[in-house]
Amino acid sequence: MSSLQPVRGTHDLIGETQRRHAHVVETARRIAGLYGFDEWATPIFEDTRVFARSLGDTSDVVSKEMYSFEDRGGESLTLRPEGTAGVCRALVTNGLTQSLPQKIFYAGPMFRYERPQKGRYRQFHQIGVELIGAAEPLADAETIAMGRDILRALGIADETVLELNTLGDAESRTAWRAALVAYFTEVKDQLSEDSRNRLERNPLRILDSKAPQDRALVADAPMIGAFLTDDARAFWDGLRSALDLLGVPFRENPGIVRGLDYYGHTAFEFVTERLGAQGTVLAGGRYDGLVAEMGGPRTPAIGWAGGIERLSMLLEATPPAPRPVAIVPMGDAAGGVSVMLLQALRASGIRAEIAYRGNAKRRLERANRIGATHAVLIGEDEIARGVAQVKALDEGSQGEIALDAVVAYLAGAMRG
RNA sequence: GCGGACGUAGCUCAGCUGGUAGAGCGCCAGGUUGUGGUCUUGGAUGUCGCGGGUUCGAGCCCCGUCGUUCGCCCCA
Repeated sequence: MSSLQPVRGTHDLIGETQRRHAHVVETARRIAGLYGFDEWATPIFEDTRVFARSLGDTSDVVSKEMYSFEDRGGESLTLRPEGTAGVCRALVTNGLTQSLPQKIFYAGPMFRYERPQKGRYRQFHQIGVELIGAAEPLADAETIAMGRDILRALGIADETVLELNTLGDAESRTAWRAALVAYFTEVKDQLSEDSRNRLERNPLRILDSKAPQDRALVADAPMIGAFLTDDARAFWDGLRSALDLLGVPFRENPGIVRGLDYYGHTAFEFVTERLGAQGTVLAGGRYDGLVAEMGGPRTPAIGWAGGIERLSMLLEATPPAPRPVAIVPMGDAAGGVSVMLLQALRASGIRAEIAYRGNAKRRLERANRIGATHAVLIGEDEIARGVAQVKALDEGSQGEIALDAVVAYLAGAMRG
């Protein structure tokens, strides 16, 4: 490899790709605002311990899938693989555990050292929200409803299904997990090789195994419902009725699980069939134990994150590029007037460009290529008479406008 | 980390059983020395991903490598 290429799993956001990307972020930011969420921007890298703590002892992920490095002071730093840990750290270090609840929206790049796949990159981008400091199921329901509203505003709500599950509280989960391990151990020799490994490391993951021979066994496996404590059941009931009130349809899926201990109660994913094996588009859950892991008090919290690349791919249409007005000076004498008009247009909020060189033909070609709505042609003759030729490029019609009326005329034309 | 497919012009792709590389689009210039988008005439463009091997000769065959892609593992 002699020529310079982007690093594996990274990509440039240019043109239509960037407009789709920006549309997702802007839409999410706007809807999050309606729910009272404020945007936070936390660092793109953190002390490695911030993420290591959020991952508990799943040491594979820590060592193999994070972009970690030592800085010159010998400190281990890591490019953030997700947003929640950094937000929780920021909550604690800024003393905001004293002013709860906090409702946070964020958007930005994340980094995971993985094999790239469709919509899954080493540097990718997420939008996400965290509602920290509310233990009521209404908080979960609102957070989920906000996700649904964003998908709806993006025009992709119909392509996705909300799958919902409860993981119960710690007591429920411990009992359930023990029952699962007992069940799968009994049928161990019928499990796929992968799932036999999962039985040791992360038995809940067997529930979302893709192997056909596992699917049959999973169907008869013990489900969390039978192990819920009264409190956990009340929470689960409260969540579902709040979602009904908010008008958010869902499908219960007992296979939705989370591997880490600080997760409890709500777990959900908005999934689509349009992206192959990478069908989860926005996912989250309740993580009442994480803030404490960051050194704060035990604090209830719920949140989700969504991959911008995947959301972008689902967008029906690319948002249109903005259309400027093009100034076309003809001859040297027109230069000064043209530049002054150019700035006057910008000052009144109109996107305006000038071609730097070429004759009228070249500059009009350029105006056409950048999608200009109008070309303003100014030559010696026009200057002498105090006018400009204003050409509507879609229609091809052209008219003479007094120089000092051009800005007002175009402002009116832009409004339609 | 594992398996399959793919890599030829800026883009999308063609290229026969191995015989000195093509199309469309785009780009540039002319038809119009003050008028784009349509039309028309002409033009340029490639280390055939990279490295090695087989061969008189490799875009084509073999090996390696990098990248892309689909799936597995993982999914905070």
